[in-house]
Amino acid sequence: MATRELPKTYSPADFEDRLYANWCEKGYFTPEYDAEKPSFSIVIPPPNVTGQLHMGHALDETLQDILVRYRRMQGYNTLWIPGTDHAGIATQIKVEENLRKEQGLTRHDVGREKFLEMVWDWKKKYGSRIISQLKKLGVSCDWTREHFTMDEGLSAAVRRVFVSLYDKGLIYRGLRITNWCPHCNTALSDTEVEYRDEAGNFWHIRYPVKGEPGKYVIVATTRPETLLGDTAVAVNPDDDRYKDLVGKTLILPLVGREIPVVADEAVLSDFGTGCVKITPAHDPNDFETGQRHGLENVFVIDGTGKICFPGKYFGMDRYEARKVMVEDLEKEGLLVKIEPCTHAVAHCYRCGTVIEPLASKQWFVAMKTLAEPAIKAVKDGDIRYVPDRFSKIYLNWMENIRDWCISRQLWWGHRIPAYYCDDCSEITVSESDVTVCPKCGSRKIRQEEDVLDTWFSSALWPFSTLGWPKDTDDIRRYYPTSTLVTGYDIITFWVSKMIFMGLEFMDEKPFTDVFIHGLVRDAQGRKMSKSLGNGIDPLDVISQYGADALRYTLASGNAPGNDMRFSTEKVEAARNFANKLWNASRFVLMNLTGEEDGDDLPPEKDLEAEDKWILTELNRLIKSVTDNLDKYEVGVALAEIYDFTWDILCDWYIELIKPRLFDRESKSAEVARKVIVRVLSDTLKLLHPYMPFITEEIYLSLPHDSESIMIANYPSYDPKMNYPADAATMERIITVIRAIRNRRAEMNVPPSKKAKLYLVTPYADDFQKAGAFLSKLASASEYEIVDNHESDGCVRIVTDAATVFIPLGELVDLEKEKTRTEAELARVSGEIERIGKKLANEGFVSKAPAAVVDAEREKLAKYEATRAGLIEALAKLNK
RNA sequence: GGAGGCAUAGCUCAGUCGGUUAGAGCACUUGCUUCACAUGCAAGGGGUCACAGGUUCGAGUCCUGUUGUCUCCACCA
Repeated sequence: MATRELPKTYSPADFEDRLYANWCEKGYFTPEYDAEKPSFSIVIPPPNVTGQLHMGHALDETLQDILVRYRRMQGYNTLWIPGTDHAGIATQIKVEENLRKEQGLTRHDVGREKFLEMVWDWKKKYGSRIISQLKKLGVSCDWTREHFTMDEGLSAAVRRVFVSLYDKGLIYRGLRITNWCPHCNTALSDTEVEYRDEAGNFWHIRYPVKGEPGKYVIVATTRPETLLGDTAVAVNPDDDRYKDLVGKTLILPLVGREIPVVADEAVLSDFGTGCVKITPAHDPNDFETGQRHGLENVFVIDGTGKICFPGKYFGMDRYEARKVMVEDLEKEGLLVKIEPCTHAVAHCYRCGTVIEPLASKQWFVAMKTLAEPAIKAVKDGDIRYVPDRFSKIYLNWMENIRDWCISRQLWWGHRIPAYYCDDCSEITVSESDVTVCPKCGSRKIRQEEDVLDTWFSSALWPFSTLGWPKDTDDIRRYYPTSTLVTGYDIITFWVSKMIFMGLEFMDEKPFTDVFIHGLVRDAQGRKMSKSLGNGIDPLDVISQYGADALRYTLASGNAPGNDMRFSTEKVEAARNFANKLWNASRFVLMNLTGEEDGDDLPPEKDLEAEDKWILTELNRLIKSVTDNLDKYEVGVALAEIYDFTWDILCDWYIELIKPRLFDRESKSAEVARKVIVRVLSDTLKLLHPYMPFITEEIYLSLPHDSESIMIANYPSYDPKMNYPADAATMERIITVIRAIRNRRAEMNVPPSKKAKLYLVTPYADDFQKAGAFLSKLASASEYEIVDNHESDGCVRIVTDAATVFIPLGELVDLEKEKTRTEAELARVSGEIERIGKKLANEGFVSKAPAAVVDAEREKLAKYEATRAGLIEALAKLNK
């Protein structure tokens, strides 16, 4: 087959885009379904439609692409569904900010319909950006099946699910305290809130007791502005200090409202003053206390964070009001003291604004019944977390789950399909639009203004992208999906929701394995963030070092689930590896004649020992890489490919066969060419899932059978391709070469100074043909196997397989030789003693696996052979 | 308050079922214009595997405790 020359320097920018375009054009990413074959499917965690690719995406997509390319080469029906998420809050905020900046308008100024048009325009403008960025990474997603969470089909799925859950009584509307973001102007779910410890104060405030002048109750609060909404003060029923107060009436400071003192178990006597002001409308605990005691909800802070309680403070920002009210309390002598404290403050995960707990009417998913099968699936091992420890995080969350607030006071998203009748107040929930009230026939119907939490639609992603609620081939072929790949930070947001939605609507888990990875941090271990400005743009890395180097960096040097630090040093190391592979391939190509075939091997009888050795090593590598990839040990598998490529293939095998190759016309050269083409070809295939571009570029240059490496067959372990005897021979030769190099370096003998070698060895057959190796790799001018040799004027190098004599005349320092030999003898004797003890231990010999015991015996034999050589050497030196 | 991770070479990290003399990359030292590659080749130095116990024939690996560190969940005004 024809071969093609590779350019002299590895320059990924010259071919990555071209190869990717070709793969797309050929349709390799779209599976051709074959019912005989197993399926492997993945849905991408959809990035925000208007987002930009960051390192977290790059890691996530790289891991998925490794799995997908691996399975595709193994012949699975492999489907990777890509797509994007509408990201309600994030996207709406961006468009609103843009609107404010460019036109000085708010969304309310332009109105819902117009605003939504603007968001869709924004989506059209930026929605393709993240997709094209993904493509730069080389991901092999099936772009013909790309989805968006607000596509028609996915929206239909959302409506179907909402209506179904509502009909089952699992979705309800109710007045609850919700996390309200005054900046985003919407409710948030519990998972969308981040707590941070902040310095604050406890304000101790006196509440006068009605009708008992001079008598007060002192409450401590971190949020004095909520005082306006207090409708009671609570104490613990068992608190003797306040027993006689219960049932009495207090006068609310600054307001003058009369509020009762109630007894409630939830109050801790030993915290604060033991008296708690109850603000049911603005605190989750107070809300519940309020319900228990039938207290009124007095709303004093509105959705923008301003005081909405009539009077002096009306219209003030909550923090301004706090300041003024504290001053006023002080003036009235009602402020007892200000005690500094740190407390956890809730912030919006999108904009960072301090959350205002607010009682409001929201839609909820009742979680208890949905959570049960979702817990069982993981407990039973039906769904498996990799690494397993993340199942604990999941279960802990699932088992303590609270109802999920799914309504958002946004415009961008799936509008809740609930309709209110203005005449009879009936609420109708329906998949199709409602224009007439089914109860009273009125046409005064309004659809719910709120939209659904973004995670509501992404929870359906594993089946909505396969066509559900329609009955499709894709669902039958690819559901449940095989593996979900995502970061641990998103387990509660997304993974858990997909699990219960999948079980509820498909009667089947959405995926079998959840492969969890960690965060990509900067070189100092800090989280990459926009505000810190320490983020590294994956696209910059790609343009400088190539996508393959980036992918290598992200896939290596890190165990599953652990965070990793990203540094350009690592990318450079990866690029150097690519460069090494590139140049090794160039060397191979320079030697080919056009007769070779990357998938074939010469007849076994023609193979030399080194050929059999590398084939044995290759075979071992194939098995190990396959085993590790099956276990999601992508980093371990990659390290093994790296070691094989650099050490075994480049540093040893290529060097070993150079003498053969340079005699181009020989039969031996022909065999070497055939072997190395096969070994290189298989190595490229093993590496392809990690580094798709360079492997394809080289593969296409080599003689190859498949029109692309990405659809070539993945190498598989071949039990016949094991030659332990030849492998042992080569190990002996390599050990001797290393020992000679070592000694020469120690003695500062330059490689240019060649010297004759005399070998005394019981493995004469092994070393008979090693002359070429020794002259090339151990600076031998001549070489002779002898029965014994006079050591005068020689250095003597002892290994377990041979003793080598090098006549280096005046360079030999007898004293140094003696010292060195004695040291080595001591070391070897120590090892012999250690192993001897081990083997003399009855417990070890009887209980350890036979293979382990045998290995120890073998080691002992080698050490003993070495010791014999050293003792002889010492005897000569002492003569 | 509850749960979990991490602690191994100067740095960043691997170390799979408990079984080689504990490894890699980077950094460091020495030598090398060896005809694929200086983004390279060869050789080398560098470890109390946080600490203390325990289990075992055998522990970096399993168990208990301690210390340090990071994270998640919950949250009491």
